[in-house]
Amino acid sequence: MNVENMNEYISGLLDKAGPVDYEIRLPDAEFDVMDAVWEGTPPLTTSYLMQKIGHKKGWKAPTLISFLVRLEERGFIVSFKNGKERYYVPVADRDEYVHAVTESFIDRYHRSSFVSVLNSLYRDRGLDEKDIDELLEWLKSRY
Amino acid sequence: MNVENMNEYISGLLDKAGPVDYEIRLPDAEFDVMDAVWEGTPPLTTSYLMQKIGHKKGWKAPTLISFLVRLEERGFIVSFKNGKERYYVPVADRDEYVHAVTESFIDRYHRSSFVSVLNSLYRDRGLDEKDIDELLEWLKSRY
DNA sequence: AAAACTATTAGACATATGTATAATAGAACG
DNA sequence: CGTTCTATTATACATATGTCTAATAGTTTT
Repeated sequence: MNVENMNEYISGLLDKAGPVDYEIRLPDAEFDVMDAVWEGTPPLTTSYLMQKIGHKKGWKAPTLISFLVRLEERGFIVSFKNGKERYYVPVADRDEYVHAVTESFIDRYHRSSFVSVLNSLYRDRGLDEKDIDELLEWLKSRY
Repeated sequence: MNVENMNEYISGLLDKAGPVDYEIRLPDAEFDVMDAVWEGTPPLTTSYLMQKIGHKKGWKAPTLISFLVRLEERGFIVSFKNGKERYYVPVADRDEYVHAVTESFIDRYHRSSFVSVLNSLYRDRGLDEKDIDELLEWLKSRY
């Protein structure tokens, strides 16, 4: 399979992939894998992902692969095999996933109040100069 | 056991209780129970908690009690029995717990960037008038 | 004090999550 | 082409989480 074919093949896979359910909450380990998938340039091999996080986490290859299998079952990635290696491609969008997770987090722990998040963060760590400047910038840029 | 004794007894229990480990992440169901515990006026009975969330969740009493047992094992509450009923008292502090959870959430999903949270929330739901006003108020009140 | 009525405890069980070992299959090399 | 290497698959297993049934122990009522 050459590059041309591969890109075409991947497009086909992505077309066939169903819609992602962004309400699904990934377990910590799976999110870490997914995040590595999002960071790389697809398609990604298992060995690449072992470099990216597997080793850091002290995982054996089958451990990583388990998570990838589960991510595919959940519809967050698709994969295909070429020779003896398997390649992975993200289907889910990071921003959209993080958005969904953030909403439900604030819902649960801050009763949907944004200012409650601020207060919670402010408690003891506080926001520093930089945070405040960014915040003001952000506000100014849209209001 | 009369009220006097009970209050004294509770103080004793709280004194004996070890320090809470705020790094512990409660499973969803346990957090919901804990939140109900935080909302009430201690000590709380199982039946009160059944009213507060058990029924809403469709739990049988033993289900609720399981969660309470686990919360006690984790050191988030203490309990004692009076007659046939058991009473629960929170040991963990809600603000402190929510603070810890919020920090680790932002760490994991927003790489510790506060503005990333803003952007994520802003994405499609956006902050409404009220949010912005609160935000400005909040800022004004401390900077 | 026996019956009836709660409320709790013990224990069980399914599913989820984190992780690995053993078996297998594809590629490479002498 | 058989041996060796490497990557994958199948499977297993411990612990965590959500939930319940059956057994038991206090209370109240008759």
